[in-house]
Amino acid sequence: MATLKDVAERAEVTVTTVSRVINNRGYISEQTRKKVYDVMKELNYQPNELARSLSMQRTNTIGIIVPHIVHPYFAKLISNLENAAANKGYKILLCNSKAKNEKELEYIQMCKSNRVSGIVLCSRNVDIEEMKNLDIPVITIERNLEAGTVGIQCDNYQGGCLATEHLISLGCKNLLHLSGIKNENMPADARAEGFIAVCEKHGVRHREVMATSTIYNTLDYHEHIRKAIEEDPGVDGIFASSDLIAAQTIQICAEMNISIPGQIRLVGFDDVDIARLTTPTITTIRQPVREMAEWAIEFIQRSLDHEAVPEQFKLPVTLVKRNST
Amino acid sequence: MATLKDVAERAEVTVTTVSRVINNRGYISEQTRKKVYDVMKELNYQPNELARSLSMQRTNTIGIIVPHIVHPYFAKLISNLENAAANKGYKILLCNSKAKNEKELEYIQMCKSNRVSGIVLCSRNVDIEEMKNLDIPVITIERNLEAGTVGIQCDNYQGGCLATEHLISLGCKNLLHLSGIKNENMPADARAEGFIAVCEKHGVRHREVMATSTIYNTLDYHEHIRKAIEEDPGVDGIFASSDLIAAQTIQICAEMNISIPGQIRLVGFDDVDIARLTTPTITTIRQPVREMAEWAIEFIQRSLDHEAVPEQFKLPVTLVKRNST
DNA sequence: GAAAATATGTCAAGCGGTTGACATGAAGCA
DNA sequence: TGCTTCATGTCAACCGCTTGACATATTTTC
Repeated sequence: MATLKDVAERAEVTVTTVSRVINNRGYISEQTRKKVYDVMKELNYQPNELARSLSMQRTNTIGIIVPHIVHPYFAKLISNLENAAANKGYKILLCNSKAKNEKELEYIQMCKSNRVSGIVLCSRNVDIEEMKNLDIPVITIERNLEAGTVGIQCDNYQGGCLATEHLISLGCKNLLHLSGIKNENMPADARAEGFIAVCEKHGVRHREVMATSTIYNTLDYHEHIRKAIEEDPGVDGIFASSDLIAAQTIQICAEMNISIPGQIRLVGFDDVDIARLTTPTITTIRQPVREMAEWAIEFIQRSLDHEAVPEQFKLPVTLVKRNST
Repeated sequence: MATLKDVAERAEVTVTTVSRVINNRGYISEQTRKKVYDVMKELNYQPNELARSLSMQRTNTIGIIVPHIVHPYFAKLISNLENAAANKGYKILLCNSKAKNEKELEYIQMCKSNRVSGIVLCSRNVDIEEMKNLDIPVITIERNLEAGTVGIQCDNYQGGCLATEHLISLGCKNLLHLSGIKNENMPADARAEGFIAVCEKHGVRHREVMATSTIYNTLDYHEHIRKAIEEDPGVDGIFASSDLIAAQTIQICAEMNISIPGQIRLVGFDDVDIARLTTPTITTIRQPVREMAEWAIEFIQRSLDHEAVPEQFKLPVTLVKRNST
């Protein structure tokens, strides 16, 4: 592959001049600039980013660590992050931790070795200690991480409230919340808090059923949901803590011959594509994923520029009414 | 951040020795090895992969270029590629071309600049010319690319046949094939060929309706599907060329009060997660995505080792019976 | 007791680019 | 004419790591 030197020789200038052309520094005549560009095209030259990064002591790479890729929420998040990153000239190093501690650590080390500009962490079991001597900006999304990192999340509590208020306003008297795994690191827990607060406020009968991490890892909630419904057949409103769970709830109800929204009204969370692909479509709480992704990249940039960034950044959610309620 | 030199000084050895420890070359006593490792831990040292790659003239990075990330098929593919890559010590540079020509080119250049070990191309509009002077192994998945690159695909023709045979064996007499966009670069076109061949063989009435690229880009086939069904209300079997289309077909049928599988039997393609999340679940043609991903990584490795790799590699598909037929 | 294997060290070039310091012309203009 | 501004060149250090060549010392092994 052609190098800077090759280009310089062929264009009959020095490497300094070529470098100046590429990086737009110093004085360069239009003539020389054109000549250099011509030779670059002729030799099919592509600057070696590795050498460049090494020399400049910075890469334009952002590491993304997620616990799942096929999970529609993370797929959407990754897509938006990639987009926001590309718009600012960053590229993406994608890591799938499979929600495993050791893989998370391994990937964080890997990101460090590759001198990424920043890390977007959407998976989190790692001890905070590990993050301390990292010297790399870390932004978490929908995870709590106290140690001086920046956390972006949607207003989960508000989401829980919105969903529950909606169900109650439709006349539901016996609510069930299918929550995810309990984990102090997950702000999603606040969805349940909102649910409970609103139910108590209105004096509505309610119950919460949590998933196990085994279920979370396989993403198959079917039996779990069936059991939860069978335990209390009088349920007339369900708030699922993700659209994925909501979609599976629809299936279980169909099997049990329970009509949605006839007998049970259902609200999901996230507003990912499947919410529009099920029958009926799912009324859900919309996370502003695009904005969350854009802020994540923005905050990484600000950190690199030594600008101040908030420790916690919470974005509002909205209710999207569809056919399941 | 600590460098090799820092470690060497602190461990009272030379950089050569430390490098030998890290790369497991030459003779090293257990004592020295331990000492070096201790210091590395103490200084929280992480070798600079950039410098390493530059020096060794090779990275362990693989570029993946896809036209969509949220599309469940690509999400599944990315997930499997990441997994296969990680198992062999590669990391992933993720690129979303949005099915746009210029972005594809841009990303290919970017991969080149970053000296990736190989590119997995799942998006393809690029002129073949661009690929010729690339010096990087390129593996395509479900795309045709004649110019000396390796193409992995599933047996789309066989898939079309299997789906159609299945529908006919269930007694369908009036078949509709909802195909994707027509594109000479897409082997998925063979699905329609298989469909037609089997219909003709059995003398079954059949019709194919193609999508436009506008639809493909938004991934919203609803109106397209509705029109296709309204044009011929007598349809009793539909072969959708993706599970995404099949899922939307279920919705349209529900709206039109057509029961599945009662009045229309439906077969999808891909076997992605949504096929198990709809009501009814979707009978589909399963692509062996995991194997395809593993072979892709394997072929990149073989190319790097100058081993021979096949030009075309086709894997068999299977029918997965669920509730839509 | 000599040869071979083991364990380190020294030195320095090379990977491909960036960048600062400094020099040298030429054109522009007061 | 003298002073800027512009355009380029030369030289070389530096980023952090790899690696070959060669030297030296200590252990093993036959």
